[in-house]
Amino acid sequence: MKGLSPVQQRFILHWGEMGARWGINRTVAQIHALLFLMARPLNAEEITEVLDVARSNVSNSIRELQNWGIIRLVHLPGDRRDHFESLKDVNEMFRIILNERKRRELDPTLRVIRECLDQPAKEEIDATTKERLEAMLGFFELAEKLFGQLDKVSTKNLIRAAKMGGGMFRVLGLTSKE
Amino acid sequence: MKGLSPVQQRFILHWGEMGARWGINRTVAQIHALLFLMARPLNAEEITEVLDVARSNVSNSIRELQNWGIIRLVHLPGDRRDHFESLKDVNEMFRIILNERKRRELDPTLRVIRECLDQPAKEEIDATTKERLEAMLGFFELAEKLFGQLDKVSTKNLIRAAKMGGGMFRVLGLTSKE
DNA sequence: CTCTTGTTTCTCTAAATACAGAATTTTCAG
DNA sequence: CTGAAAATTCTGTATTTAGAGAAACAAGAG
Repeated sequence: MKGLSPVQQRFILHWGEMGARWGINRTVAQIHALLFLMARPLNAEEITEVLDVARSNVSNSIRELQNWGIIRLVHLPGDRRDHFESLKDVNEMFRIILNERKRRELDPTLRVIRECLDQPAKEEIDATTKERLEAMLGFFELAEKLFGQLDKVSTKNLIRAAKMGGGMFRVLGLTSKE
Repeated sequence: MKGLSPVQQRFILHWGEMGARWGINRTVAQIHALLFLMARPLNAEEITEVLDVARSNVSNSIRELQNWGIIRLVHLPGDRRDHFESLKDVNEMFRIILNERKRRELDPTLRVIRECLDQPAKEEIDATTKERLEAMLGFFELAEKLFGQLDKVSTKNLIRAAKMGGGMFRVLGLTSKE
């Protein structure tokens, strides 16, 4: 990891590990971490050198990150090469990630469960199965709704809500676990 | 998948797929789905037959699910074998999963970032890096806080909050994205 | 038009992970 | 205690995924 301080290395390595647990390729996560820390956009060649991975690997990983929408292609004046920079606003970044995960995980599951329950009556559906699937559906619909609401709230207000220190729900009389 | 209806198969297969995206082994996820749908606890042998995987595989997967805390070992009267059942309450189940993920992913990251920022002054830390890491820390601390608050709210009240239909935040004057 | 520089795609290898089956250990009935 | 049933652990194989390097392709500059 040529040219990186120990702290930078530490963070990039950890981000790579975390990525793995999220079903995100290690190199992809590392590149993201690198771009996040850098003060200026890097080109693919630079990334290759710093992380010491193959050029092709960088190419594919970058495409993946662009699909997620959390890095951006920029052109520097007088330089023909593509340069890349990460979104800087962390809150915005995770907002995107969360929405993307919703789209890739929650939505398809909702669809499958609904289809399972919509079975044409001829295909007898076992009572227990039906009951369980309905409970599951209920949960996913709740999650979807909360997700949607959360996404409408600005970061600023989210912080305010958090600062209410457990109070947000209390104010609404919604706090105690029953 | 001997003895399962098409609907049951469909759900189990899908759950297996989803698991993969969450960094959870396919068999593990399938066993969980199976136990979730079943009206009674199954023993390892039965699981082996239904899902058609090796006995050892079932053994390991079950341990994993127990670590997550979402399946339970039960003994049936007059049967020496271990039987397993899934938690039935979906909300409770995801509460556990979420907490577990927090413990495994959020907490370690918080620790790493803090350690990165706590660097003894001798190890000069680059200004941009510092700034970015601080932003990241801020976000994770916010997430931690919101998580904690969410966990204190009962499912019942969560549903009520969702039913306020985007109203929860509005009531608090927190809605508009600015 | 063509040469250079940059980028992507393809193919092959290496590494990690999942899994089957055998071997071992544990548990309990008698 | 002993033997049979059950469960776990171990070991080797297969599948999957990551990634390197070569080759093909694209886009200007001159």
